[in-house]
Amino acid sequence: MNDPKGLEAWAKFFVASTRLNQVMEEAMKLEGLPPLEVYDVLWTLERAPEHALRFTDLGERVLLSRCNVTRLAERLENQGLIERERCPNDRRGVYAVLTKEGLKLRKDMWKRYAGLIEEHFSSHLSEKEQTQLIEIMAKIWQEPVRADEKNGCPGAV
Amino acid sequence: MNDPKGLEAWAKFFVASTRLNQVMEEAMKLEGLPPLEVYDVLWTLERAPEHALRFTDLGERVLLSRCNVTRLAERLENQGLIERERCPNDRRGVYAVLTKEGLKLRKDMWKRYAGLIEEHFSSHLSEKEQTQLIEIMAKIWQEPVRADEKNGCPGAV
DNA sequence: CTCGCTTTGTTGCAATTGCAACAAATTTCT
DNA sequence: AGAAATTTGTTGCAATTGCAACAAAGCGAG
Repeated sequence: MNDPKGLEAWAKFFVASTRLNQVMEEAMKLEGLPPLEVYDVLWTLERAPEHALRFTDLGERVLLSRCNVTRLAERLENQGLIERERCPNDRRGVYAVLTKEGLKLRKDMWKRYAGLIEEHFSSHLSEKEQTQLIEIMAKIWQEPVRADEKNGCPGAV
Repeated sequence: MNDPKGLEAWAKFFVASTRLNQVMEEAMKLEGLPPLEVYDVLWTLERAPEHALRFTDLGERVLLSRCNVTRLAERLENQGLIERERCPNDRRGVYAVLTKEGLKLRKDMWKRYAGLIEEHFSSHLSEKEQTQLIEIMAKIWQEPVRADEKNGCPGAV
């Protein structure tokens, strides 16, 4: 407690992350692309086995729009980006499945998103700084490891 | 472009900042404290000269809840946290002024908020890492300097 | 001075969110 | 097996947000 440097670090971290998100969100909208929240869902599904996840799992893994998965899914379904599929084992369960259109949209969004990341983020940092940042982030947050989940570059939300 | 380490850094940065905010937001709510969005506004006003800002300026400086300042102010006014005051020079303008209650709430929130920052953030980082993070954040985002704005530790969101 | 142009804040409306209640299906415990 | 507890997704409702239209007040050029 009473740790000026730690608090300053938090403040800068908080401001930078918030502002950068705002900048990117705005840029995406400006080009008629959906909000990053949509990207988040599509990319989460894409990494899952069979491109499918139970609603509950989707809700846990997604970063933005945590609650009310039902309605979020409903909207994405109306846009043809995902489909619902009843769960064979568990008659309560519903799968959200990525469609071809959803996959395509994710890739299209990534074209622009990657550029924004480069422009507003990566290009300002040396490789050493990028490494430092990765290490620091690992210390303040470890996302749970999920055996079934692919991860990789293209669409690192 | 095609910069795997830069993209990984962004992904980790994005995830960590989002999750940490969720954790803190949840913890604040659990203790019956208002959302950080309220803290943001109160602290922004507190740093301003006379603890007052035009609605437009408030909208620009605040991090969260960027738009619809009118209604945000309306809610805070109902809770007695701020007051409105007509602008003497410009008859269109309205000032949002921090009240005693607003000031007190900001301080009360800070008591808990500071603890959360320590617990979930600072305590995981060495002083050297904190310095590195501050430097890195400065490279990816510089908040505009405003001559009239105080800044300092206690309530560094 | 006065006609357009900009800035500032308000308002209505539709979309989205947060919350809590709910029903159906499954699991646990005895 | 059967009752109780838990999990899962849906739904209704109130609060909040995002967007765009709007009116009032200031500003600037002729």
